[in-house]
Parts: sequence; C-alpha cells; structure tokens
Amino acid sequence: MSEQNAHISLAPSALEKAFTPADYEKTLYDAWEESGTFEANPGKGGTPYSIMFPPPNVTGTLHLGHALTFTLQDILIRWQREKGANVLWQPGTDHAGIATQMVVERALDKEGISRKELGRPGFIDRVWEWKNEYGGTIIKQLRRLGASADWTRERFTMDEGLSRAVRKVFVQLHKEGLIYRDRRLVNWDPVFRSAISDLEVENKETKGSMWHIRYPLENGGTITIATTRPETMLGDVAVAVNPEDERYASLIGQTVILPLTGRRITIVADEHSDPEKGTGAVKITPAHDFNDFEVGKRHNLPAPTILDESACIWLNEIQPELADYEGVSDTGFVRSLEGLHRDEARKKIIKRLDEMGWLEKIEPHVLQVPTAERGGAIVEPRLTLQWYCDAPKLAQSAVDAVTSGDMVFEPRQWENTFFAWMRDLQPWCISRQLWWGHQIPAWYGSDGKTYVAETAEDAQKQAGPSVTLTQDEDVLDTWFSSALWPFTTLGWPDKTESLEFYYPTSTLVTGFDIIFFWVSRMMMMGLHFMGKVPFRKILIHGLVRDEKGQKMSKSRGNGIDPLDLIADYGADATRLAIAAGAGLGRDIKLGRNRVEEHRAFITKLWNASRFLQMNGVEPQLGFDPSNVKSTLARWILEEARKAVAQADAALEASRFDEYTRCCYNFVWNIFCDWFVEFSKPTFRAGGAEADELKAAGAHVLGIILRMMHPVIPFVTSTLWKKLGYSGPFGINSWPAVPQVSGAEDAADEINWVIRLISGVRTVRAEMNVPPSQKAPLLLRDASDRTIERARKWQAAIDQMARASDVSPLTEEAPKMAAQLILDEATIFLPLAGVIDLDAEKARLQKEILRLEGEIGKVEKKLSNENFVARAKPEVVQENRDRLDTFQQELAKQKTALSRIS
RNA sequence: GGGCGCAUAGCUCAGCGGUAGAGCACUACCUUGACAUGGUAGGGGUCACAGGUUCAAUCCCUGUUGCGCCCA
Repeated sequence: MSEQNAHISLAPSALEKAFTPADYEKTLYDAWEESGTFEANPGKGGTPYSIMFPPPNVTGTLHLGHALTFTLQDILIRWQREKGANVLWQPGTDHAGIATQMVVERALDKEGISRKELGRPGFIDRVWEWKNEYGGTIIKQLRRLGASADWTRERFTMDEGLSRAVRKVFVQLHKEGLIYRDRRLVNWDPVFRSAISDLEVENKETKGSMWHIRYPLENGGTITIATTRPETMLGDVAVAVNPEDERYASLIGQTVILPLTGRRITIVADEHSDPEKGTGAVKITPAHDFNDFEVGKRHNLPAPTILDESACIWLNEIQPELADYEGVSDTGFVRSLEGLHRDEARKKIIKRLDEMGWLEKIEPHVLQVPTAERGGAIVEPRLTLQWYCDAPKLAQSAVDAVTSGDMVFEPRQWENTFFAWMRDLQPWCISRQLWWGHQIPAWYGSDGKTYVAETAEDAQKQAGPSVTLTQDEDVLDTWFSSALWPFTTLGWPDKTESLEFYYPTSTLVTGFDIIFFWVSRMMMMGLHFMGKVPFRKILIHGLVRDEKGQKMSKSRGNGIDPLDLIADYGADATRLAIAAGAGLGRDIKLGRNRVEEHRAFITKLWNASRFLQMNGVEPQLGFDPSNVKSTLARWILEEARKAVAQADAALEASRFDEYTRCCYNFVWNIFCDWFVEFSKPTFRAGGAEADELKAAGAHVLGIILRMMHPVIPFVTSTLWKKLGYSGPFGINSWPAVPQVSGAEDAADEINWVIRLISGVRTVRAEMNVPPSQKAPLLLRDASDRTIERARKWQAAIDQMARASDVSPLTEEAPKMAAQLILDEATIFLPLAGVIDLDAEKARLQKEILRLEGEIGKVEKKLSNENFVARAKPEVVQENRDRLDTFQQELAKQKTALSRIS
C-alpha cells in the first residue's frame, strides 16, 4: 500500500465517492495470495476441476491475447471455486528455445562476447541468470490482471522434474521405435543454423522473378527450364518434364550438359512438372527443394548439397564432378563462388549465364517464400541428420479420442481442422541445433554405436567402460516438453496425489493458432503416457483485434498494452470488456472505448452500493429470503434467482458474453433502475417494510457480488468487505437462490407499475412537459385492483413519473389532458396550459396507426386457413389473444382521440 | 485451387421458425438528496442478394456477391 492511499481500508466502512481500482487491486491480490485462496489441495477431495496454463514464453510480456485467454480461464476457475469444486489452476512458463537463446545472445553481443567463446556450460549459466532475473515478467503481470492461479505450483519446462520427464519420454519412445534418427530434408533456418518444424514456417507471398535458362543437350539443341532459384542449379541432378507433355516427349532420356558446372544430367519424365507453369521443364535439385527431393527419390537420383548451414555456397559435394565443356561450363567461375551467400551467388550466376548466352529471359513472378516464423529468415530446405518423432503413429489415438467424444472441441467445427491436419501428419523433427533446451539424451560411442539413455551413467553402462561417449549436441524442440505439460506439471513420472486427482484436466482454453503446435501434441503424449486424454474440453477462443478489426501487431503499431488498460481503467473493467466480447470462437475487437464503456458499469455498481449503504442497507445475518412479505422484495429475489440461473447456464456453455450480458442487465436495468428507485420512498418512510426491504436489498446485492466475482473480482471483493458482508466469498459461495412464493403475482404487480411509469414518462416527454411541472394522474375505467395498486405505489409513481397525485377519475374528464391507455384503464394527465392539443392528437393518431398495423398483420394470419389448421395450437391462441388485446386498446385510443377532437 | 467462418441499427455485437434486441454513438430534455463515468425519452433496420422448403424464414436448404482465416 503506497502512502498516498494509506486511507484505503477494506474494513467495513463508508464507500468513497468513486472506486479507484489502483487503490485496492494490489492490496487485495496480495491478501488473496497470502491467504492461500488460490492453492489447490488434492487431499481435500470433492469434484476436481483443473485447467493448465498454456505456458507463455518465458521471454514474453503480457499482451492482449494473453489477457483474453487468461481472463477466460480465471472466470472459469473462480466460478468453479465458488461452486465448490476442488480447483487447480496450474501456472508456468516454457523455456522457448530459440527466443530465449536469441535474447541472451543479443545481450552477449552488447558485451562483445560470442556464444561460442563462452562455451556451452557458460552460456547455459548465462541463460539461467537471465531467466532468474527477467523471466518472471509475464507471471508478475498476470497477477495484475487478477489471475488466480496456484503460484506455489508454478512450473518451468526446464525445471529438473520436467527435464527428467522429458528424458524418460524420449528414451521410452525411442525404445518403442517412435523416435528415430533420419537423414531427410528439413526446414533450415540459416540465421539460427537450426532445423525448425514445418509449423514454424510461414509462406509469404513475395514478388520475385522467374528465370528462363537454356540448358544445352548433349546431342545438340537446348531445353529451357524456368526457375525461381537459379543459384541452386549447381546442385541440379536432372531436368523433369511432364510425361504427357508432347513438346518434350522426344527429349526424355536425353542428356543435358549443365551450364557452369558441366555436370551431365538426364531429362526425366515426372508428374511433378506442370506443363502450364514456366516452360514446362523444371530443374531438379533434390537437396534444396521438397518437391525435387521426392522426384529424386522416384528416379533414384543423387542429392548433392551446395549450401552450408548459413546458406553459403559449399562445393564439397559437387567438386568431383565439375567438368570443362567449352562454352558451356566455367569451373573456375564455380570455384570462385565458394563461401558466397546464396543471394550474392544468385546475382553472379545470373550475370555469368547471361554473358555465356544461356539466360533466355527474366519474367516477374509472384512466389511463396518460406520464412521462419521467429526471426524471419528465409528458410532453406537442407538435407541433414535429425531426430524425428513418429507423430503419424501417435496421432491415431488422439483422433479416436476426438471422434468418440472423449475430448470435445468447442466450437465443434474446430475438430474438422484438427482431423484435416492429423490426416496428413509428417514425421515431427524434434532436434534443434541450439544450446538452450533439453539436450538430447543420446550418446555416440567411440565404437560407432548410439546409446539412448536417461543419464550419462546409464549410457556408459550400456556401452561398457572401454567406450568413450559423446552426447548429442542438439536440444529438443520446445514443443516436445510442452506436449508433456498436462502431466509433468503434476509430478509425472512420479505417482503423485495431484496427478491422480487432477488428471485428466477439465478444460483447455487456447487460441486456434496452436491447435497443431501444442494441443494435438499434448493429446498424443497424454494418451500415450497416461493412457487417458489430457483434457475433456478444448475451448477455442478467437483473437484480439483492434477497434477496426485489424490484427494487433508491433509493425502496425496498433497494439494496446493490457497493463495500460489496467492502469487507466482497472483490471475489472478490462476483464469485463474482454468477457463481454468473447462470443463463442469469435474474434474480439477491443480498444480503449470498449474498456471505458465497461468501466461505467463498475462505477454504476459502486454507486448503487454506496446509495444502499448510505440508507442503512447492510447484511442481515438471519435473513431468510423465503420469508419475505413485500411485493418488491419477492420480485427482486425472483429476478435475482433467474439471473443467477442464466449466468450459471451461460458459463456452463462457455458463453462469456452471455454471462456478462445477463449480469449487466440484472444489475443495471433491474436492480438499479427499478429496485433501488422503488425502494427510495419506502426507505424514507422507514418502518418494518423498510427494514425488510433493506435486508432483501443487502441480500440481493450480496448475490450480485458473488455472481459477478468471477469476472470482476476486485470491485466485488472490495464491496463485500467494505459493506460488511461475512461468510465465504470466492470459495463455496456461488449464490443459491430459492424460489420465493407468490413470485408471479409480485412480478405482475411490479411490471404494471413499471409500465405505468414508463408510459407516463413517454407521454410527458413527447408533450415536452418539463420534469419540474408535476401533474396528477387520473384513472378512468380502472379496475379495483388497478386503483389499489396505484394507491399502494403512489409515492414511487409520484417521484418517478412526476405525478402530484394519483386518483380515480370520478367526475367529467378534463378537456386539456394527455391520455394514456394501460390495460383496461385510461389515464389522464391534465396539463392545462402546457399541453399542445395538436401534438397530443398526432401522438394518439400515431398509436392508432401502429395498432391498426399490428391488427392487420394478425388478422391476415388468422384468416389463413392453413395457419389455423397447421400451426401449433398455442401459436394460434397467442395470436388470437394478441388480436383481442390490440383491438381493445385500439378502441380506447380512438375514444381518447375523439375526446379531444 | 481445397476447406472453414462471417454478413442484423452509424459502430461493436446478441438473437432466432411466429412480436427484431443490447451497449456505444446520435437527438431532445434533466444538475431530483448513489451515480453527469449519470437520469428520462426518442429517432434509426427490405436482418447482404437470388431462389427453395414451410401455414409462416432474419433464422433451415441451395446458389451468388463481399470480407476474413487456414491449407496447397
């Protein structure tokens, strides 16, 4: 607590004029955390409810996407805690191999130290130092959002426990043949000098060129190939044409002398060549293109690599076959390219081909360039030895579990996306040429053999004392450890009480962008190692966009820092705005305006509470809602019961928008607008009825605080304490509202008063009667019940409808009066001197016109024999009733009009 | 090219086989002893378009158009 708000107190006390979130948020949060409210306790038993954090990147800071996903999770968690479930919200971060290594390397750069100089152990130490100092940022920020995770259980994917689990999983999968080493083409990031998974590659549309190059045939003539990557021609091993392509039919099997290198290659027939594209003849470079690699395999071709790990020309593998052909090759030139970056080499090669007359033309061309998602380097397919996980085999059980409904995507449609991806799953390249991560538990022996073991000692034992072992230098893909998150965070491979109790988890909340990266892999690993699904429900939410619907991004500069929103409007308003926009799977457009709007709600709730407090409304310990006598109390209790039921159902259905909306409506449009207003005269009058109403008001406000606590925990907690409520709040405190007797009659009565007041207000507004000018309400043709109601509610009507008196009309109707039809009664507002008779006529005529329109529509329907015969009887009856009501009202409106005409 | 989603008031979005809604914005009035971060009232919609199913379609089906996303 800072000095300036030392006056802030959470003890029962008068509410300040306005709620200032900053004064309370930190104090409250610290108190929650210290009291252990968020801590999971499997030993307590009960119904488990658990959610695993999608572990944010340890280098990350909170953005609105996090704010969204964690707000939704927190709402579910707090709701379930209130409902009495035994809750675990498991937090943590992942070690983000590439990202973290980058961050630390950049810091080293500034000191003028290179990673290599430092050496592996030294570098790892530096990363840990960095992690310990800065790695917790996002975790701290999540507290400001109000996230109620069990921080005592926070995990990190590089923790000792999780690392042990990773090694165990690797060894077991290897034993089962589900992890193996293979030499295949991978996506290679030449900047990080590491393999990356195909999911980490983004194809970007780029304007480039299509180079048409003539390749001379050995027997004379040329064939023109078209390529977007001319520099790879150094590694060409064939030219492919489509077998159906008549233009080239006679050339199939002929030999081409490759310009520059002089290598002799063959023209092969292959479906891969598209006659429509380029010239219909394509060069085949198996070591540098995924399609070409397949073609190479089909035709048994070699696959020489011509680029090194940083995408510079590397001639080792083609050197022996360089050959001199006068006017075709230039081996000296080729040798001069050694070590040049691919872009430089491209320029030189094009220039040289042009000089030699082999370049036919250059056409502008739009192509998809594979780019590394992180870092943005242009990815180079590269033939390397890597570790692979047999994802296609592991996938089957995950697919089955979704098919059978053991795991349910919500919205459902995402399962299609999931299935589509699972159908053509590729082996998952899990090794990365980095230092930061789980080093692969494989050792290469001086005997030439590979030993896979959980520890170096085990490996040595396997190999025997005479063998010298060297551990594989590479680390595992970060997603490999994230895939184990749902059970390793609970202590696996140990058999822990938490694992037993909280696994499978209840719901996974995440964005669709990581269904493949993470969700599906957790499914595979969870099913394989636990034999059970990792979660029952997968709640997929949308993305946060700016107010114009644009994706938020650094480059666009349209991002909003959630911490700014929290600082300016409070965590509650931020959370409420997010929840209100979270329709099922829909993207959320969010800006300052949206949050400001929702702050108004917090203010409203605060002020209503303040008013009640000022009127002596305070929690009554012995209050029994089922015993209330007054109509108003019965009515508000019933409305509260309905609101709670709706809120609960909405959360059950993951409809955060609906939950928010029904709370909002109940608080503002029912509780504040009518209950509080109706209470005012009674409060002023005092007495037994006032006492009951105050007790009921406190009771209902308590319900509001508890039902909204999941979404706006700070203000509800503040009010709960300052207003002097006692009993559980936040845990085991979801409101249970019994049905009160006579609720229907109460609703009937209150609704009549509401309709009367609204009607009078409308008439007065349309007549432009200033609020200061009061007028009596004279009831004509009113039933006894109506007159009784009017008398009973006179004080409220006087105040809210600016009436000076409410009484039955016994004498002649006044001429200069506005008239309002309400059920059987006509209500006169004598406004001599104020009323504009023409305006009143026009108003009545408009009403008559509206009623006639409605009657026309209903009559048309009812005169349709097919409708009467085929529609549901209750619908027919409903329409007959409506017609009746409209006609009666029409008659009254017409009478009213004739009175002043 | 394949797949998916969206289209409802000026904006953001609910709804849904029978009577079209909210918040914001807008207009008018109101500083009434919780709240001007407020109150009261009002205007504003061929529910993208065209067919079909149905007694009845904003809602279901088909197609078209426009926008967005994913995959190739």
